[in-house]
Parts: sequence; structure tokens; C-alpha cells
Amino acid sequence: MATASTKSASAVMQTESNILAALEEHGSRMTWPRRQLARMLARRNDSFSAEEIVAALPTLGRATVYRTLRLLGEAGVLCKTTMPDGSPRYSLDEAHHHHHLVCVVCERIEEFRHPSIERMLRAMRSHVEGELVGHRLELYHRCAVCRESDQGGGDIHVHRTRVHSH
Amino acid sequence: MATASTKSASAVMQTESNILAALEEHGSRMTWPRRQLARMLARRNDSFSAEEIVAALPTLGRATVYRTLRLLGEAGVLCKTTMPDGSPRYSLDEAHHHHHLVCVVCERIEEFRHPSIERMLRAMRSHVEGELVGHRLELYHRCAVCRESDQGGGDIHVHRTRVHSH
DNA sequence: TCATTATTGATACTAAGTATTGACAGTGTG
DNA sequence: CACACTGTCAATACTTAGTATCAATAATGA
Repeated sequence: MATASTKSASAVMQTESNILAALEEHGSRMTWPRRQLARMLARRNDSFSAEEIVAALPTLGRATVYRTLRLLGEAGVLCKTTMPDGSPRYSLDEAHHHHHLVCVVCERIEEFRHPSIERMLRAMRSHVEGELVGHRLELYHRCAVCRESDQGGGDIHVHRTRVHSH
Repeated sequence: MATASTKSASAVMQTESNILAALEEHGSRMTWPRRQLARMLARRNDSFSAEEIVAALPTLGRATVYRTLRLLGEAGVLCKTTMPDGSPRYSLDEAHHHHHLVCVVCERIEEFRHPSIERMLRAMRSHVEGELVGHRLELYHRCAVCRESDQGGGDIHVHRTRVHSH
């Protein structure tokens, strides 16, 4: 029942103003399209694709949506995660260091941290040749809700990428 | 100086016949294009993009190359890895469970295993809500060779994905 | 050998962006 | 306040990394 980290609230609640503040800090101007996007993102607590946003905000150009998503990423309030099949998925983020726990059924993305991960990274830093400059860690699971409604159900097709299932 | 795992030879030497055997085991027919691809892959000891292979084997159709790369992935001799910028990169693989250590400069990909990772996964399996169905772990580094030739050199641009660098 | 079935290459298409461009808007300075 | 200077905008064309379709062909097993 517990989530992976010390914090157990799964919804990451970034407010509209929070998001806009991050953009300003990052050195971006405050514009109407950005406010639109911030408002829309603050409303949702699930993950989403860029195209979903493009479709949901038809008054904004595609390029603007993609640009702004990238800015939000650089500003540290948005994170792009890769699904097991390689498709990208965005979700709001808190700014601290963490990793992602992705439900392969409902695609909900949760942040988590765990001391065992930091310990592992520390160990790797000293064992790896050269200088460690970054990492990517995603855990895929079938969340409690989806396990219930989809009892041992259909396979998860993973065409494009082999994901370790050990 | 030590690589991340107990094995220190970094080149994964899959022979042509090894690759073909894996394909047969996987239930595929032995065709001329597949032999071509196996020969070409066995020759190289670095990572590569699908398009590089398409270009290097102009007698094969694009679809055939992509199809065969996927088959090799399913057969367990090839692995697709994601660079920090999100672009895909293929490399030959041994079949056992491991992760990837990717040089962000020369793009060489090394396999590694380390007990701290297994320990971490074990810990996560018991802490994560629901059923863990897979994971993705990539470590990005600047390898010893690249560190030397590229002294503190140019930035690594990471446009498309935020990678944790802590 | 022959039928069955997998595989092929060509081509068209899709997804997820990036690059370019000319128009426009926010803002800092005078 | 006006102006210039950028940053930002929407539209569009283009790119990358594939997947889907399909008729022709090749491998295999009876």
C-alpha cells in the first residue's frame, strides 16, 4: 500500500502560479499562451502527450506547445518520461531529484525516491570508469487500481524497446 | 579503471553464427538479408543507429532492416538504448540481465551488472505499490578515452529529455 | 516437387518533434 | 510616452524513427 518514498500523496499538485513562477525564474516572458498552458497543466493530475495538449488548446500553435513544454522541463516543473514501448509521456514534477514509477496500464506517473537508489548510484559512481554525468531510471508497474480492474488481463505489448523484466 | 561489473572486457563479441542461431531459435527463417545483417553487426563493436545500417546495406529495404533489428531484439542479441537526448541507439548484447553504460561523447555502449542494482530493485519491488513489471536503467558517463581527448570540453546538449544529473 | 507460409522491397503513412519565417508583443531606456 | 529591441507567436515545411500495406518472391516441410 505504501508508495515507494516517504511521501505518500501521489498527486503532484503544481499550481498555475507555481508553474508560471518557474518559467519567470528561468528567464521567460509571461505571455497569454504560456498562461493558457500553465492553467491547463495545473488542472490535470495525470500524464499526457504533447499532442493531447495541442488538441486541447487549439488556439496555440504546435510549435508553441512543444517549445513551452521544453521550457517547463528546463525550468524543472515538467518531466518527460519514456513508456516501455518508447513513446514519450509528460507529467508535472516537483523540482527535487527523483525517479518515475509508471503504470503501464493507466499511464499514471508517480514520483518517488528511495534511499536504495541513492545508495546504488553512489556505488556506481565509484565503480564506473570515467565520469558519471547522468542517469535514467524508470520503474514500470501495474498499479493497484489497474490490477483490480484488469485481473491478470491482456499482455502488455512492448514492440519497440526491450525493457528488463528480470 | 575497473568497469562496472566483474567482467572487464568491454567489447561484446557476438559472432555472425551466434546471431543467426538466436534468430533461428526465435523461429525465424534463414534468409540472405538476415545473413547480411548478422555479418555486418558482428563486425562492429560500437553502437549504431538503424539508419546507419540502412545506409550501410543499400541492397536491403528499410523495412527489412527495422524488422530484423526488432527480431534480434526479441531474440535477445540486440538491445535498444536511449541517449540522453532521447535518440535511440542499438548495440549487440549478451543475453543475460544487465544495464547499459553509455558514453555521451563517443556513444559507445557497455553492458554492466552490479549487485547494488539488484539490491535496489529488490528493495523497490517490495516498496512499490502494485506489481513491478519492468524497469529501465541507463547510466550516462564520459568514458576514459573521451575525457582525455575532450578535456572538460563542450557542453552536452540535452534538448529533448531531462536526465537526472545529481 | 509443390503448396504453404514467411519474408522481401517499395511505398505510403504516422508520431513526435525541430527549423524557419514573417508578424507581433512585452519591456527597458530615454 | 515612444521607440527599438528582442522574445515569442502561429503556420508551415521538414526531419527522424520508425510502422503498415501489399504484391512479388523465397524458404521449408510434406
